[in-house]
Amino acid sequence: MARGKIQIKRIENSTNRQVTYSKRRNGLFKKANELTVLCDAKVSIIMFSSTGKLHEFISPAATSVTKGMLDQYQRALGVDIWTTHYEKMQDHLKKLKDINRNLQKQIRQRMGECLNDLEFDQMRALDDEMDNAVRIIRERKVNLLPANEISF
Amino acid sequence: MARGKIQIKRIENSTNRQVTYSKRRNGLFKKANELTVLCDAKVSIIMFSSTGKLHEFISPAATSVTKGMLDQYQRALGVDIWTTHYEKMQDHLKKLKDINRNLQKQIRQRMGECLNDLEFDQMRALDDEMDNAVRIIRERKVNLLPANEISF
DNA sequence: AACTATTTATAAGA
DNA sequence: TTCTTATAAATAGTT
Repeated sequence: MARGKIQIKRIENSTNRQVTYSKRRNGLFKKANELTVLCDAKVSIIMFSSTGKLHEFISPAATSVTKGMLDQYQRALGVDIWTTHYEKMQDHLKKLKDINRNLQKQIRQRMGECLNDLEFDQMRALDDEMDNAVRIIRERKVNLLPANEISF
Repeated sequence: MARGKIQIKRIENSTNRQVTYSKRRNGLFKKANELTVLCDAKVSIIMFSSTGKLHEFISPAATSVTKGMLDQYQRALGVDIWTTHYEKMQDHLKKLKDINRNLQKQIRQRMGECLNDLEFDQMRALDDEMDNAVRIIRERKVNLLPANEISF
């Protein structure tokens, strides 16, 4: 755009490409900043050079940083993947933890621990259940005995 | 930048602001596209007008769409929030589910079910454990009895 | 990193 | 919104 028109196509010379990248990146960011200020807009630019280097522009006027802009982006797309998914997973995790806690407690009670917060009726029910279970287990155990062994 | 220099400050007239936003947005995207082609770079621009409308530019050269660029962005920042977090949560969920399954099985065994895959030794250990637990529970139950009641 | 001839972007007006 | 155009700004090639 100066000292001669150029074709918009990949610059083959690597050094020239880098230089142009740097110059035009500055130009782009300057324009983005002006747009931000003039039009009260939020602009986020994320770019990678051909060598994989990251450069970004986040409009100062934006009330939040990139994360916020990405959230807004996702909301605008109606695909608030992160929040929805995240919240669902957290819910799921919480429920599983609660269930686990409860199961652990049940097991401890069946091992004769943590009996303090059981009412008498619950205790009796547990006793009956365990009695019954012990009978079943003993029976099965006997059935499992090798025929040539006697064990008690 | 033409027909008179302007100050880079918020355009108060709302119509003018919109018009300038639209014009400069086009300019910005054109520059972004040129940069993409000339320098073999990946560029992603996400912007919101003052009225909250979304506009975006994704470089055609980018091998992937925005999600991919955001991933690359996050990797470049060393804060691959989404992937890391997501994978960790999935791991966590899986572990909790496994634990859950196991706990459920233990309880069922302590209730006299699902005894088929227990070896004899395990069965005997379970029997002993349960016997012991039943004794403890029975003891506690008796202690819980109201003094003026007789119960068996 | 600076310079500058040119090209490009764009403000204001239509 | 789109076109026009005088002018400001960006920048390609050079130093």
